[in-house]
Amino acid sequence: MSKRENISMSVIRRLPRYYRFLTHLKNMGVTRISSKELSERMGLTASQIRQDLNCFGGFGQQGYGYIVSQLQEEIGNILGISHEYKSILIGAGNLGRAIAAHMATAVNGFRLCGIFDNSPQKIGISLAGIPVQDIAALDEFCRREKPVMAVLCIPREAVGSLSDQLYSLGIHSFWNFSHFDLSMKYPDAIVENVHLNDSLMTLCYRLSDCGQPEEKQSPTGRG
Amino acid sequence: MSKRENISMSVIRRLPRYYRFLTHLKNMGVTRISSKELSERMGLTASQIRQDLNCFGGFGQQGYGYIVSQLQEEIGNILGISHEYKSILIGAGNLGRAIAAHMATAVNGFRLCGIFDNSPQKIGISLAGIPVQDIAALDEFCRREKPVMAVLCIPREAVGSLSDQLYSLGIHSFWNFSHFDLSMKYPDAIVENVHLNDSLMTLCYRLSDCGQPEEKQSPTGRG
DNA sequence: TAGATTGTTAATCGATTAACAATC
DNA sequence: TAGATTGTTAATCGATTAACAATC
Repeated sequence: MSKRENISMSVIRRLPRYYRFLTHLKNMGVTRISSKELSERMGLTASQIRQDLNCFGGFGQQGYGYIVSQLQEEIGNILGISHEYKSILIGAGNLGRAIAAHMATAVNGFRLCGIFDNSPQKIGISLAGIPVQDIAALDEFCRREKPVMAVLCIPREAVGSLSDQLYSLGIHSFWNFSHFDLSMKYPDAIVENVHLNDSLMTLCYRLSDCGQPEEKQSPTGRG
Repeated sequence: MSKRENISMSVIRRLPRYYRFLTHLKNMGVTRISSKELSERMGLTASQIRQDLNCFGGFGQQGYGYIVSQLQEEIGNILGISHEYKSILIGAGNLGRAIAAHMATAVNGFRLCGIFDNSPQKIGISLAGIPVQDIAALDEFCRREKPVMAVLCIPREAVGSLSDQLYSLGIHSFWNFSHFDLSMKYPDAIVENVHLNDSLMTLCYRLSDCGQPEEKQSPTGRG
C-alpha cells in the first residue's frame, strides 16, 4: 500500500480487473503466478503488470513470481474494498433498483444506507431491504448519517439543483449515471461517471465502421 | 463520414459526449460555435476538438466556426445512431429490466427485439413491452430474426456456454455487463464491457487515496 | 480588406513496451 | 550454483497540445 502518489487513471482502472482475476485464480486453487503467465491470461504485457504493481510496492519475489492470495489481498487493500463508506442513492427507477441490488450484494467498499425519490408511488417501497424515503427528508437524513457518496440515478434535469444540495451537505463524491456534468461544476469533487448510452453508442460506431451509413444525405449547408 | 481509418478508441469514446453536448446546445437555440468556446464548455482543449473532428472530415469553416445543428447531425451519422441493429437481451433480472427500459426509450442505433431468461418466474412477463422468452427458444428466434448484437445481463458462470451458442448463431457483438472475458475468447468479436463494480471500485480507491487504509495488517508471507 | 478560426503539421507529454541488472 | 523472474531504467509508441499557414 506504501507509495501511492500521482497514480495515473490508466493504472487505477486496471486494478479492479487484476483484483477480479486474482480472486478467480485463488478460487481455482492457483497459489503462485508469474507476471508472464498472468499477462497471457489477461491479454496484457508482463511489463505492464509489473509496472502497474510497482506503483504501489514490490509484491513479488525475484525468480519466483507472485503469491496469488497475497497479491489479491494487497490489491484489495489498495482499492480500499474493506471500507464501508456510507452512501445514498437518489432515484428509485429501474436503474436505481438494479444499482441498489448490486450494492447490497457485492463487496466494494461502500454501504448503501439510504434511498430517496420524489415520486409518491416509490416512497415507502423497499429496494434491497432499504426503504425509499421522500427526497424532502434528505437534509435531515444527511445531517444525521453523514453519507460521503451519492449515487445519481435521476434524469439530467433533476441533477442541477439537487447536486448543490448534496454538495452543501458534505457529499463531494458521486457515482453519476446521469448526463449532467458534475466535474465541470465542482472541480474538487470525486466523480465516477457511468454513461450507459455513450457506451452503447461506441458499440454502434464499431458495428457501423465497415459499411457506410449513407441512409441520410443530409441537405445541410450554410447560407 | 469520409475518412474513418484506424480511429483510436480515445477518439471514439469522446464522440458520444460531443454528440450529447451539441444536441444540448441545439436545444438551447445555439446555432454557431467555435472550437474554443466548445472546449471551454466541455473542459477540453480546442486543439483536441479540432483534431478529433478532423479524423472524419472538415466540418467547420475558417474564420467562422461550426454550425451546431450540422455538426451534431454529422457526428450522429458517424456514430451510426440512425441504424436499428437488431439486438437481444439475455437476463431479465434487475439490471436487464433497467437496460430494456433504457434501450426502449433512448435512440442509439439499436432495436431490442427479444428478451430471454431461464427462470420460470420471469418467462412470460414483459419488459418495455417485449415478452421474456424461455432461453430454450433462443436458437429458433435467432435463426428467424437474425439479431446482430446481444446484451449480456447474466452472471459470469452462465456466459461461458451461452456465448458459444450466441456466437455460432451469428452474434459477434456484445454489450457485456458480466465479468466474463469475451474478447479473450473471441478475438474478432466486437465487445463493449460495462463493469459496474470496477467503476465503483475506482471511486473507492480515489476516496481512500488520502488516508491510509491500515485496517488489516495482513500476516502473509511465504515459506 | 482585416479579423477570426479552421485544418494540419510539429512539439510535447504520458503511457506502454523492451531490456537488463538485481536477487531469490 | 544455475535458472527464473522480479523491480526498474531506457526506448518506443501513441495521444495531446501548441503553433501556424490557409482561408472564409
